[in-house]
Amino acid sequence: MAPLAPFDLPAIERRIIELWGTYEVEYRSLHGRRPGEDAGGGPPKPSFVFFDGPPFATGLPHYGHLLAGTIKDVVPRYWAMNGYAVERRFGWDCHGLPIESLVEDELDVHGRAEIEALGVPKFNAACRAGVLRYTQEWRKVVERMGRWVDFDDDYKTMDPTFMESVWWVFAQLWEQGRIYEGHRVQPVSPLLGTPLSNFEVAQGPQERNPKTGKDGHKLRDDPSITVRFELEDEPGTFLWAWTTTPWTLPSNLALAVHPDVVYAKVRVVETGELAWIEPGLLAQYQERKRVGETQELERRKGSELAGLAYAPLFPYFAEYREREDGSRWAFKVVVADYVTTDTGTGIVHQAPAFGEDDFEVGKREGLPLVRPMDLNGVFDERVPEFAGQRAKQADKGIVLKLKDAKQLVDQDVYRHAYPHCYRTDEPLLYMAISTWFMKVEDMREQLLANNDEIHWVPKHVGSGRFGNWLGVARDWNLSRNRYWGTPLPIWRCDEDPADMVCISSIAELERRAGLEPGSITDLHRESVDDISFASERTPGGTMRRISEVFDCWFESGSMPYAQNHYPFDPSKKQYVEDNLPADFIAEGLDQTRGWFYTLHVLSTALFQRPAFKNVIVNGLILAADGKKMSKRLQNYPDPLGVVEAFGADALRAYLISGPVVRAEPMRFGRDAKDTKGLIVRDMVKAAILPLQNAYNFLVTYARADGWVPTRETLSARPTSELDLWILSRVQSFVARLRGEFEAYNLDNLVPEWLAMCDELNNWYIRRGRRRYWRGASEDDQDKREAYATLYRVLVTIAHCMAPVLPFFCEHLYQRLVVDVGLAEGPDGDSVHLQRFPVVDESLIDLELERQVARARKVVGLAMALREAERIGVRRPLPSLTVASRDPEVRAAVVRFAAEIESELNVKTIEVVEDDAGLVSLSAKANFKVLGRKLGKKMKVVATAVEQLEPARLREILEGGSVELEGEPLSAEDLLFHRAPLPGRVADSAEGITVVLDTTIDVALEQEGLVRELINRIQNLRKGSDLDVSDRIELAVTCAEQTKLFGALAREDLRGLIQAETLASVLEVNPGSGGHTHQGEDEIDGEQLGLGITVAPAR
RNA sequence: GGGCGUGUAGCUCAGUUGGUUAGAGCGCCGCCCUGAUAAGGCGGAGGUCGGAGGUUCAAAUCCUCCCACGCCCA
Repeated sequence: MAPLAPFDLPAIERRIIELWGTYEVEYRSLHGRRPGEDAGGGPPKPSFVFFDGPPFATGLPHYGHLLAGTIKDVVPRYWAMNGYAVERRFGWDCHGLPIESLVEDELDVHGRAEIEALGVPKFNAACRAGVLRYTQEWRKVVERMGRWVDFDDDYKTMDPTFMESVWWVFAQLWEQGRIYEGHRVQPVSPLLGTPLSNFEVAQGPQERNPKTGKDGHKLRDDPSITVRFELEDEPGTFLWAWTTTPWTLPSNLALAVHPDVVYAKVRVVETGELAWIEPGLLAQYQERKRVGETQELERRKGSELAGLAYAPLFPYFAEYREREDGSRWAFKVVVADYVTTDTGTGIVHQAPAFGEDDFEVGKREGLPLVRPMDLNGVFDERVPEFAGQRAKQADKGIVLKLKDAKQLVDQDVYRHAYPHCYRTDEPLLYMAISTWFMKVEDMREQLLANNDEIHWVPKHVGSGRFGNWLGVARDWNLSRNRYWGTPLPIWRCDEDPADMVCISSIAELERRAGLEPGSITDLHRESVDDISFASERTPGGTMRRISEVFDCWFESGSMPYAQNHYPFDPSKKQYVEDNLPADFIAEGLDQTRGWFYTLHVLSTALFQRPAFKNVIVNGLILAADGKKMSKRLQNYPDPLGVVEAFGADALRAYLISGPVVRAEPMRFGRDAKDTKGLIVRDMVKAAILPLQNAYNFLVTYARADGWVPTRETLSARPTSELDLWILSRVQSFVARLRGEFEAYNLDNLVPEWLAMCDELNNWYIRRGRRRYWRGASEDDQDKREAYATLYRVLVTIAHCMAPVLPFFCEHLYQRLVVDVGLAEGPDGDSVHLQRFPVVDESLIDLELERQVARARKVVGLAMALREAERIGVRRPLPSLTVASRDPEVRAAVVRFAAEIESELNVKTIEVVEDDAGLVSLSAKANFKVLGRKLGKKMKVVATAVEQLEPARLREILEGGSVELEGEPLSAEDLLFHRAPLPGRVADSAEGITVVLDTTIDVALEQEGLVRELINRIQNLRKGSDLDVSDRIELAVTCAEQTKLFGALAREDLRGLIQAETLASVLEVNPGSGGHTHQGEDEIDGEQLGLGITVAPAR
């Protein structure tokens, strides 16, 4: 086997990446052959279908991406190792606001007017040029993390093939009648003349609200006016309504009251005016001296006021007063639950085009949608008096006009948090904007039914957050008034807006527009906006494209089809249909209502199936201090820096080991101050070094011994119990890993491995150490089996941890298998082309595993006793007594007596059943057993139990019973506790009692001293850089009156020293020095001198 | 404001159908072991189980309310 090299994990990983590249391992994992090689005659691999959710490439990858990327790698690697072809194409989300915002900044053009002045072609060209700016960095990081994903055969949402499929998807929905034009109230930046997304609104100026102490939108002072509306059927009686947006009053169409709130009709004494208002709020007006004394005349609930007709404030939209059938239409009182009595009058002015609540009320009441201004907030000629004025500037004129007309009850200023434009800093206007919807509400049942087929990790996201969302799914607003995106393929007649066609392919557009086939090579706005054609339905009409583009979620949701240019590419058509739903996807919790939702909605609408079968939802990664990771705060380490310091394997293992793979947030760090990623170093120590150490151990001795593995090594059945045990343990480990992988529970993989590691290093190797070290000449069967077993264990581990630790496992596999010429078959050159180990049930012996666990328990207890007594393990003790009523425990101790004796350095072990005389016994009631039986009597019985005499307890323990408070009790109703008797070196736990005999005679003392001496000699050997197999000539110097000198007089102990330290010569007090390596040391305070010289090879 | 989560040792997290000594790892301190080890073992200190009520013989666990944090939606 190859000699040991210095251990540098990141360097190992870089070499493995090279190796994968040289051998084209990734390609072969997917295709089962090398590039350009004949596929061969065998059946193709079955597919395991993975969909990659596309990230925006406008930023650099952060830990959230690395986490998702790790999940997206671990799972596919597992299935690939089970013989599946796992296609992993990287996806890029190219469209949408992030890139448009960046480009707006770079070009310094903001808003509709400036962009259109620059020209959509130039703007989009800049977006196209800039959107993939970080792809190389992405690739570097993703590859360095060990994630296998195909960047060459990637998909981009801006590819014409992708966009054409999006058109097709949309056309299917159009055919189904799912697409309709509607309105939605959105915030608009008047100077930019464009609606803003929530994201942009949130970027607006923020300010701390002194009242609530919380950050929120910037505060502003708006006019707060109270206006009187005269009842038509009761002239002289008014409704007092409140608003902070006078500019919406010309568009007033209704007044809203809360159905359950009681309103009062009052007479203002001074003026004689009759008015309706909520009485509590009236009192506030009076407190502020805005309204004089009143007399209350009548009270009515809001629901009773509904339907009252009032005279319009302004004449502009009087035509909506009545419908054609003469029924009242607008300018009436309506009810609305959102009305509050916190401020104002309890009667709220309604302009359906200018508020979300107003819009909903208007929709319910069938009110017209009146929006007499453009997106810049400038009044049009439908409001002639204010035409050309901007909304907020018109406030003053409107208030003045109302004042002149004596329609103003009160004028005040209202300070509140209000969203402002992130760019121009001016207040946003909410207004109804035409948008395109997909009908989703009628699909709820089917969406829920399909969701039942999805395996969610964690479960609650599927049933809770996602399921609830599906249950109340709203129609999907899928158009955006933007530039860089897939254009909606709707062409509309300029003569008749109802005359529309939906284009489903490039070919269709070319045909309709009379263009040469193949002449359209791109589908962005600059390429298709100018294409027009004659209407088929409207004579003389011209069809022109509407201006909207798709919400980019629609594009990522179309990815199962669009990444394969479905249905246009005949070679992929069947493939796409066969591969829906995908077997597996994984993204962050924030995608629940994003990508998860859009995938689900579209596949349900198009194919009546879910889009994926299994999904792992990961949580958000926070910095070590619990805050969001922030470049400014520098509260997290650079990802590549961490990888180059500690290795990608360790980072991967760390990332998938916590609840973050079950959608819970994770703090990245060891503690709040760990901004260097030291936690990842901890993972190196916990998960990788032990494996490296085990490997080192094998190689060190195998090389010294000239042991070489053969093919038979991996299948021969050993005879030693220790070997049989570790083989069983490893198979159980494989079985558990498989269970976790198949349940998509990644968080248990590393903990299972750590437990396995402990058994391997701290019992199997520790206990077996001497088996390997018997001198190069000895070649007995047991030694060969020891090597073979350890080798086999390491090879199995290299296979089954490969999905999690792809680098180090590959490294081990190369060293253990490939380097020694044991790689088999065409796929023998990488562990990732190997099969994941199949559980070998014939090797599993659960009883043996339990027995070893019990033996280890006994050892642990006894070690603790030595610790408490301050007796080092090098000092032999005469005996250990183990007492237990559990026959299994006694059997285990007998079975492994030699191991336990050796581990604890005791000469004999005595096993007994009864621990009387060793420990004192006490008992408590077993609440779990008795609670159900006794109910309320539980407490008195429990007290009585604690007062039982130890003698009675022993009787019960031996099968007797007792009656307390009228209740018969036997051993299983009690929990026994054993405490060491004074003077006894004893301890008890879990029904096992161990007692150490610490009386030693001279012989034992001498043996202990010699073992101390051996330790000092070994330290000197190590300090002198001797090879483990070097033979030495040894001299020990010590005073003749010391105990050690006495010990050295014993022939047997001198033999022990020589055997343990490979000393061919042992001289005691030879006089002069003359050795090449010398040392001074002490044992029990007695000084001694050591000298060693490497003996000439024989 | 609504939905879904989370809150247990200094940190990261386990904690079975409710059952009486609430565990592990890391970190800290002490001791021990070691010719595989960038190691390992044993022990110790460290908990009002977010808070308040309630149900129950018995609550970290079930219920209600509140507080804090996260994500999403308003």
